Amino acid sequence: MTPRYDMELFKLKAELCKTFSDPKRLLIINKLRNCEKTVGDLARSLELNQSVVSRHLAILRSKGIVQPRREGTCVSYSLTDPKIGEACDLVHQVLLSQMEKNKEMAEKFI
Amino acid sequence: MTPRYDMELFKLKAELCKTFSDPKRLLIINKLRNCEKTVGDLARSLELNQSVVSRHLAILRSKGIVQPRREGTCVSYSLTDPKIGEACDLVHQVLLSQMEKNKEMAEKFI
DNA sequence: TCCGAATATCTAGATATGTGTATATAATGC
DNA sequence: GCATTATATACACATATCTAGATATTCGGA
Repeated sequence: MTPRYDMELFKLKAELCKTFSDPKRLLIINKLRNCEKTVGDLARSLELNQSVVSRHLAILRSKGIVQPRREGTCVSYSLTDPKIGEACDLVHQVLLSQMEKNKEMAEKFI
Repeated sequence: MTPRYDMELFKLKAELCKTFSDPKRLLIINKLRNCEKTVGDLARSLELNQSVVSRHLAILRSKGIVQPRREGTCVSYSLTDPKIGEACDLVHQVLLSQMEKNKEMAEKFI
């Protein structure tokens, strides 16, 4: 009872979620929330290898999450849509809600 | 400039996202939005192997996304929080927004 | 055109994830 | 206790993902 087109839609959604399922990518997105940053800026401020940052940016770029802007030898990245920042906020909320729930659960057994 | 506790928080967020990054898990969550379902129900309606459904439910259970309720030999699962359904809606919206953007982008080159 | 700086990509290896098959566990009725 | 049904898990294998390090590419300036 699950037509193939349904499965295809859910595959797309899953892929989108997968894009957000790496802590370093989330850190990068967080850094880009207010202003664009160069690859080097990100690597330095997050204390990550340059190739790691570049690779994650490539993944985010391929999914349309960030966009590059070249300026000389530097490439600055920014979020393509403020909604992405909001989505991260929701993840934050759900996480808090879960932690709260776990806390309640824990208290039940004290 | 990224304290360890920050990294830990983002790891948790990433894990939460990872939980939603499998199409079959999203299908299962979708099925559970309105009413609880047994493992067998899900396997039949989604045309998935029983062990596959059971394993995905175990993952969702371990992350506090679904909760089991035993009734005889059957185990019915339901979402622990309606917010989870809403989160899926947001994923849907972001996906649509992305598709819209891709469409605009495509039109620019026609 | 050659050099250096910034970024992107390639490679190999470690780890993680998802699957089907088979088996284990749990609950029920006899 | 035994058989049956429903669910959970173990195992083996294939595939995907992430990383560091090396190399390639791109750009601006001498």
